[in-house]
Amino acid sequence: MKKPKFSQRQQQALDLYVKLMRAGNRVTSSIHHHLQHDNLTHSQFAILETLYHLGPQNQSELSRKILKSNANVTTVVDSLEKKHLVSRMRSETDRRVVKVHLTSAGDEMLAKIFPRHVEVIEKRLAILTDQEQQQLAELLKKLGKG
Amino acid sequence: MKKPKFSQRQQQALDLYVKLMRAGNRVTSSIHHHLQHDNLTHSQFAILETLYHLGPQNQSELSRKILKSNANVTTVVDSLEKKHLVSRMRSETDRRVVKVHLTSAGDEMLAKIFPRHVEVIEKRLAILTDQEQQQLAELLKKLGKG
DNA sequence: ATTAAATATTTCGATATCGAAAGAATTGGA
DNA sequence: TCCAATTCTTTCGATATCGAAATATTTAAT
Repeated sequence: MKKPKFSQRQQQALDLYVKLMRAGNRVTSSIHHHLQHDNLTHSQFAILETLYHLGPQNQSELSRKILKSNANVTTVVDSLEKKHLVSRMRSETDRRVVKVHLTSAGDEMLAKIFPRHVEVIEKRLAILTDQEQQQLAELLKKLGKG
Repeated sequence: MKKPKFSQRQQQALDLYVKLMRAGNRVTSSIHHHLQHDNLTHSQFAILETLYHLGPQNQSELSRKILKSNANVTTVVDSLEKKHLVSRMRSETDRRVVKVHLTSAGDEMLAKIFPRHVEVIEKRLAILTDQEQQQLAELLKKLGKG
């Protein structure tokens, strides 16, 4: 039975950290459910969504946008390619670069799924009032920097 | 170029979701750094920490506490066992149950690492004032339910 | 007591995820 | 022009992570 003595401030930080992770987890798992319906993982969806809203992208750009390593993007794009939801094209102007495109099947899939995605998130976050959401957004924005 | 029309409220929920994930990611990666120092992953640390503070636990209890599947806990405990940081013991009273204990090496490791862990978190969250932290905790607590 | 349902763990097969190293192409100096 | 540093992607070897199925054991209900 250890009783490490931490300051009040440290204890508060620890608790806050746990709450942050827990809240993220909960929201994520609501989303997980609806994605599973279409046999998509989070990362697969994140890439499809980026392409859907921003058009064809390099893999490095995708990596930056979805906050995952380049190596990981390679893997996930592989799996999306196997499902014929995206295709790769080597850039003509810079032959190191691989541009990833949505196929028409990928585009249709996103068109179908995205509205539901938004709904799920909105419903899940509706636990908070409008004002609370704005407050939370402020705080998270600040915390997300640094 | 798609321009899906979402309500103001939906747009706000989407943005908030992104901020939540991003903040979690950032804090997590600070922690990742310090754990890497001792060749521990997050899940490995989470299990060690639980045992350190709460004493020997069933794997299912660990699963509930660290918010991961039973299958995953089996894997992570395997890896901790290989490092001789924990040991398994079949319960005498209920032979389905496997109790996981810290070894003395595991205990020493935690005693060394945990204070640093707290410091890292405290420093990272110090971006927010005391009052902001309390506010954030309230909001996340509410969001984490439901 | 016997069987059915519930619980704890492991195994299996996918996919995710990382860091490091390797390979290919481009760019910026000297 | 040529080489060194940089950039983009892939490969490799670990570990994480899940859901579903399989095992073993316990509990509950008849």
